[in-house]
Amino acid sequence: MTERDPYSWSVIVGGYAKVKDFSSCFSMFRELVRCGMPLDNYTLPIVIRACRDLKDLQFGRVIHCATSKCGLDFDHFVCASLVDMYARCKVIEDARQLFDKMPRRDLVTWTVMVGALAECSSAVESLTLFDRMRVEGIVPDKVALVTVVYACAKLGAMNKARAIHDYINGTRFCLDVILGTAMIDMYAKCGSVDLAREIFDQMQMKNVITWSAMIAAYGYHGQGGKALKLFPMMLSSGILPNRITFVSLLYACSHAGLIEEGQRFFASMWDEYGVRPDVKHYTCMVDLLGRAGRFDEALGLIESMTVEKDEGLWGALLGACRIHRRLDLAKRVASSLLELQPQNPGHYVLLSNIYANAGKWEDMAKTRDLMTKCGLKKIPGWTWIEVDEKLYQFSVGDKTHPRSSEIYVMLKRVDEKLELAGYVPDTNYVLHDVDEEVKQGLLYAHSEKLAIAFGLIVIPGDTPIRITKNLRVCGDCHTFCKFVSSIERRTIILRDANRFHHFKEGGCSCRDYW
DNA sequence: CTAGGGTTAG
Repeated sequence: MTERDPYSWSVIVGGYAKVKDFSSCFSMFRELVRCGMPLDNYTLPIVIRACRDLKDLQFGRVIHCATSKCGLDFDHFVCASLVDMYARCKVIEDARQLFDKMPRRDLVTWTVMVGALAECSSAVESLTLFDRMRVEGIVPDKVALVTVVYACAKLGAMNKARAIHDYINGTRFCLDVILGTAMIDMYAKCGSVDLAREIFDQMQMKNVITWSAMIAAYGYHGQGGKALKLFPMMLSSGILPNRITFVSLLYACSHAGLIEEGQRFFASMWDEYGVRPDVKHYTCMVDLLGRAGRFDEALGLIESMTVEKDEGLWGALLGACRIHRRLDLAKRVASSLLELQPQNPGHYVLLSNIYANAGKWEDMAKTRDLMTKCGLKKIPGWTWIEVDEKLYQFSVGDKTHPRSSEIYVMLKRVDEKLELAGYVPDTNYVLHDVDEEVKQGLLYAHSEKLAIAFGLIVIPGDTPIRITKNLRVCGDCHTFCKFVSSIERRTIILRDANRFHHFKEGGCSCRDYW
């Protein structure tokens, strides 16, 4: 062929993109430009999607500029693919700007934007956009529903989740394997592993992702036994486990203290199922052994590893040092950890807490100084609570809520009752260098406590109080929740950055093993 | 002739 028309070009460029040979795709595109071919709205989305897949923001922007020059930037397909590209490259503002300027938005573009918001910035905005889409008369299809289900999972908002579920039931879409799996994940991450299981049981078709999602759900809800029970069921239904299935199983074992079981899975994953352990599996094992205080075995395992060690692995060991107050080891582990990832404030906070727990105030101060020197700040803690499908967000000492004064009155009342019952605030968890009285004040108004106080006011007694936190729950708030669950006779379901805590009758589902 | 979807560690 000597003369190529725009369609032939797009077929060639697209062909390379389809088989993920992006360098050939890009060089064909460059040749097209060199030949003086006009840019068209068939080829451009293909190349823009290639930038998306490679997360090549730089070239993506170059193409965006080029499309503006030839007046194609408002073409529907070009624009939609640019929004998607910006979203995947995590420049959500650029994606949103473009989206807002689009003269015509169809279902696919809405879906891209809803998904992008859920992933990058706020899941709240994502759900708001989904509502707006429906107001504008766009009817969601299955893919759009999966996306909004994913946003609900991210957000952990149970009432929203139920509303979406009702909506899906109303549409009479069948629960296909992807939608069903997304809904399992949604209910589990909204705090109800039982509702997740109901969906699971309803599904006709299940694949390895479905089974893994269910196993993982039991794991992070602290129900290791149920997670393990699913494994033989999965095998007998003819599904083979993959890497993620084993991460989920091992994680479930470590969070339920099932040490022998975990060791057996770890040994069998390669021998019996041909799944080679990677660093994440080792991390689960270090976590499992470390939590049990079996440091020699954990260190031996790390030494025997042939795969590359990462910050998660050292982080798991450091976490174990905190539980068992292994100060000596913590120092060594932290230096490996901070060498690998000096920019993560969480590591400094953890180390500082370890020192604080041991009363090593000087070391604690040094850690904090080091953190400041690196230009890092502790990530502020936030807690969300959902009331009637509306989300309320609290930060420490927050007074922005319209019913703030009521909330503080409730908190004071509860605190007095708790102290009578023997609750002592543990100020070790306050990182700030302030005196004891101020520390107590800060601790007193931790975001999760404010959210719980609000929940006690507005949520009926027979309904669990569900809250979500962006960080790990602090030890004092964990104790506080246990006391509230017995004294106020309330179930509290707390989702923190790592797992769920179900507080009931003075105890927690994590068995204080977090 | 074009597009958007689900699971995992600390």
